Amino acid sequence: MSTNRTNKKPATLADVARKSGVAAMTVSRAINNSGYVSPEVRKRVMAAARALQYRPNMLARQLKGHSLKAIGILLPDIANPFSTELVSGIREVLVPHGYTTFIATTDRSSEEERAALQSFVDHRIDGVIVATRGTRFGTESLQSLAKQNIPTVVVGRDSGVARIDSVMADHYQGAFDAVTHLISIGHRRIGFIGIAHEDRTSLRRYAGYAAALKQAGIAEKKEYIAGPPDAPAFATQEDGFQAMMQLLDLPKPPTAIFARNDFAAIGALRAAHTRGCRVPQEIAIAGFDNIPLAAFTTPPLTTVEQPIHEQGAQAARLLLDRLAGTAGRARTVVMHCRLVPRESTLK
Amino acid sequence: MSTNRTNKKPATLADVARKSGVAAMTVSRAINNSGYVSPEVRKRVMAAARALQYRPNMLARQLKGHSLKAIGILLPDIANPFSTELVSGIREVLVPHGYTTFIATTDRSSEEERAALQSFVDHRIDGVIVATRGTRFGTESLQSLAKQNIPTVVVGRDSGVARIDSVMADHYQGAFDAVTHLISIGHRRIGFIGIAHEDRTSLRRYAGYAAALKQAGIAEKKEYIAGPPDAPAFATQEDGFQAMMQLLDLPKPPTAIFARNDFAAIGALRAAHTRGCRVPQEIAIAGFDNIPLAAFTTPPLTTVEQPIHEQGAQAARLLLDRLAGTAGRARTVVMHCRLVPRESTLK
DNA sequence: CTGTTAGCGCCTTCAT
DNA sequence: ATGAAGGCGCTAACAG
Repeated sequence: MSTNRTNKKPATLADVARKSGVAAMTVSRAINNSGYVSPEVRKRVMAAARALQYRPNMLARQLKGHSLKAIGILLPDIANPFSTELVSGIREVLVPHGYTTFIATTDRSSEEERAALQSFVDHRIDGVIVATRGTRFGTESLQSLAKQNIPTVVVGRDSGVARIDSVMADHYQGAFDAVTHLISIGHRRIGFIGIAHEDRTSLRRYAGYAAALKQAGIAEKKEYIAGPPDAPAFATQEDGFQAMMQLLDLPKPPTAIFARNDFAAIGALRAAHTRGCRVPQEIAIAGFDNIPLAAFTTPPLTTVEQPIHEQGAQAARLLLDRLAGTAGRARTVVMHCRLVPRESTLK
Repeated sequence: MSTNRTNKKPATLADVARKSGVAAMTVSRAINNSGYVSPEVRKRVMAAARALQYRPNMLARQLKGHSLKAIGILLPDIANPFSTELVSGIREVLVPHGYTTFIATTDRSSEEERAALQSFVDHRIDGVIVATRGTRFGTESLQSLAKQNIPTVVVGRDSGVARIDSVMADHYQGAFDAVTHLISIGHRRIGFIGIAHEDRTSLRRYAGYAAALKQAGIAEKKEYIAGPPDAPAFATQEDGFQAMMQLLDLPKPPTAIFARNDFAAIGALRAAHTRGCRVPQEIAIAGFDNIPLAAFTTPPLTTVEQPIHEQGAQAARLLLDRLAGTAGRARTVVMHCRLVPRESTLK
């Protein structure tokens, strides 16, 4: 009755050593396949370890200067389909190299971002991949990481910090292509949904929209821009709905809409249907991101696909370079976006 | 030039002690507000700590038997809106108690689940909340957690293991209500989409469907059940689309569909539109989960809402009990689901 | 091949 | 109010 299987404290190296009648060091060697251990002793040790349910204490290991082989991923939230694909791409590269990944989310709050990053550092992760939206606060956090020499890669925007790599998709080009597509099928009155007019310049997707109009000799119209006034960081289906309603109320509403993202586009779609406005016959709608549901809306949504999985994989590769100490100054990788035409903008 | 700001190794307690001319112990006391430290010394220590960018090494702390105040959350994937809400509910409770949360995902693979759980344990998290789908493998992992005395709470299903609490929503009741609703507006031929006929019994949502039919004196029909044959764990929009196509090919197709989740329902919606079949006039469709986009489909989708945020919060509270050692035998909390009628099943 | 010693960064305990 | 010693679990470096 003395050996209780459900013991409080996990077994240690010393416990295993005692049980198998060797020194702790020998157990360490056997467990880690380092140095010489006679086959016979190794077998005995392994048996004892299994019996005791021994698991090495990684944290103690870390104290001796060993890496935990863990990397942290900082995400704005996890609802976004973007996040899954990104994580999947990251893990595809990192896991074969023996790294574990931990995810922390920030609920889009700078304060939480700071705390999460700190928490990663406290837990001595080896590196960080940051995919939150850029804020001044966020940049400060990145600087702090850089100062602590923690390998970091930013996804989705420029890091704005020396020694921190970034991976992003060319949203400008994607938006340009989408709007050029709308123009090519005959539209001249094209609205932009998902950001307030006063915040528009911070958005590369807007810049692409504006450039496409300009190239076609179409003047930008302030009243064709609609979005949530105080939340420039994102746009939801509700935002898209409101914005579309607003545009449809105009005396001369647009005949085509480019939405900042698919969620906003889906909100716009709903607004159009609510007003009895047929898509694409009376109004064409295009989105951005190609979320999985975009192919299943009514009608299926024209959108722009960005290579999310590949961005994750690329970020992971850059991080591996940094971890190996191979990398020099900051690199920026920009990936191409692809227009996915569907029925919502059918000619 | 001797003090380089971007030093390799993080500052330690000893570094701060040296810089402020006191013993390491005093620094520890100052940093942790434990024991007596004169205000003057405290100020000096804090200044040195800041200058050195000192951060306590939590991992070393843990070695002395201290908790890291971190809990792990195991998710099947992170695309699901379910996941965000759940995490938000969990954090709402845990963060005020000083806990950090880390998320790991399993890509729906048992092997990854095992590895992720192991990784949590290796990093000495204080407790785990598991929200993956039940598999035999998964249950084994849970048993292993229980054996190691790691406080654990399961969300979304019965843990099947002693000393492990669970929180779930009453999917049976939710499905029952949804199907009863379909019957009440006159439907008798009601299909179920999202699972293959041979896997149906494992699904509480199916049981609720069957019970509602039975209560109304309607016989179950094998050919009205359609779903992916080899992936009973989930159903996507693609699965819903395929299944709906199949049902619409029947000589006498159903007049109403209850889909296992909103993704499948959205796939079904698309299939109906593709076939020129009007919803809800020719066929009614209901889903399950009330994902944010469900209110924005065409037509807006009738669905069943489960209190996800609250399930997360509840799970966190149960976990806190376990962490405090307050809790005794396993508890199971079941929450009510609510029917959300929208236009896709309008009379 | 195996054992001993020492120390990673921190905190508990016991002095001072 | 502060300091010194010792040890948490592990492994590098050096014996045997």
